[in-house]
Amino acid sequence: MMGFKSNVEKLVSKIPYGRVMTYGQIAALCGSPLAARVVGGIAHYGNQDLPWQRVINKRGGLAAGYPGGRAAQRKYLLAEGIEFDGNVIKNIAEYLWWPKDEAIK
DNA sequence: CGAGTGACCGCAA
DNA sequence: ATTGCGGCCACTC
Repeated sequence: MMGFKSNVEKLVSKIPYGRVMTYGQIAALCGSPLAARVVGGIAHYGNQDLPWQRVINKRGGLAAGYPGGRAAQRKYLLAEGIEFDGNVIKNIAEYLWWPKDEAIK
């Protein structure tokens, strides 16, 4: 069964160390550009073993409902070498990851 | 099974 | 700059 959820989880599992992706970007790659919100839902209800700390919102901000709060998520990303300006990633374009076509399938 | 909700995004006042 | 609302899919109650 390959639903939207399966696509999202597969994609998130492939985000490399030290890189990030946005909810909207993930949704678009999975075939529903308007379903960024759904990605958040999957993050909440789905497989918790995935690197959800590398999934952020488009402004470079952190996820509101991350377990332990924004501070916890920021700590993980800092540990991966990502720099912050408060709760916002400094230069998002520098860390944003775009998967190759093979990774999407 | 129907209705409500959500770790978002983009546009309109 | 801030507020409100529609849109998508999966999950809960």
